[in-house]
Amino acid sequence: MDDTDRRILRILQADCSAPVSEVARQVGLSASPCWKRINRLQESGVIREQVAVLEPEALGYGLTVFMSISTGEHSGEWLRNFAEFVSAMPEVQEFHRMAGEIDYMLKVVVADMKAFDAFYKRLVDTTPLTEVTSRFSMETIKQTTALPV
Amino acid sequence: MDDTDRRILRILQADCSAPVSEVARQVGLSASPCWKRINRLQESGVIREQVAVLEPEALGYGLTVFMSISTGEHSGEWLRNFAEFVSAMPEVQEFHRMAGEIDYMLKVVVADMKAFDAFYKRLVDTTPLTEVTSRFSMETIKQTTALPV
DNA sequence: ACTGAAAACCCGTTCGC
DNA sequence: GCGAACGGGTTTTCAGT
Repeated sequence: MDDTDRRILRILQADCSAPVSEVARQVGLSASPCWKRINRLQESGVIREQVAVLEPEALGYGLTVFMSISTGEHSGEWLRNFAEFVSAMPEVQEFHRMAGEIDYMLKVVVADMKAFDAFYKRLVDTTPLTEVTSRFSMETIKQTTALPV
Repeated sequence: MDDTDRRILRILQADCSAPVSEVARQVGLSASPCWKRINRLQESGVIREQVAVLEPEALGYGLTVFMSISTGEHSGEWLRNFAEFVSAMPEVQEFHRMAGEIDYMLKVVVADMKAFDAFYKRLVDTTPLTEVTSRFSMETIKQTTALPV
């Protein structure tokens, strides 16, 4: 993992649809060694996946919500079930177990407030949660999956 | 935007490296009409971008932090400058303007607590913030960019 | 207008150097 | 890491529905 690899990653993080030859040109390599490097980065798991990022607005997903959740239960079995249940909800884009007072943090994307209400009910009806705080995004100023390599 | 388009989007959200012919096979189309649909979805902006998603751990980014920020200032000019300054920080993966008591929400990815401290200082030194709360992720249970199309 | 088959071209991949 | 060569995928065209 040298500097050339990092430059390749920087390019692919921004756009992975470019031909290998173009990536090679940008890092000052010919196509085949560049391809080998990309391949190695994939095999070794540094590149986790290549995905299409969609425009939420274009598909009617207008509301992003961050939810802070505290649970009463903390037994291993209960937490495993909770993790599985929440992970299976397609509206959940991020799901973190947190340090400190808040147990979990969710990022949820839904069509509108009505859809969020439905999601909220589905969540709280099936699981006894001590505290749930929902914070609503008015405007997404920045949104990226790129790491500062 | 019919059901076939949505099925195509579902596939590309999970993996955009698959050949068009393979996507076509999965939705029961031949390659060229499928390619045309994908092309249209790109042109119309439904597909925003195609990116490589990297593995943070593999690159030494071990700490994810959610920050809730309230600012004292609320003048248009100040907010524009603040938005630009924060957006330019590469550690910031998400940056939302929020409704309610909290003004902004950040998702920050850094190497470790020391790196976060440096980031924190850089943030608060350059901007007068009324309140900053940092919440630390212990475990990322789910992380996706996929929308429930 | 959209589909599917075929053809041309370009890219990804593998080789020897 | 380079350059050439092979195989396959992408992209376009065209006729048919």
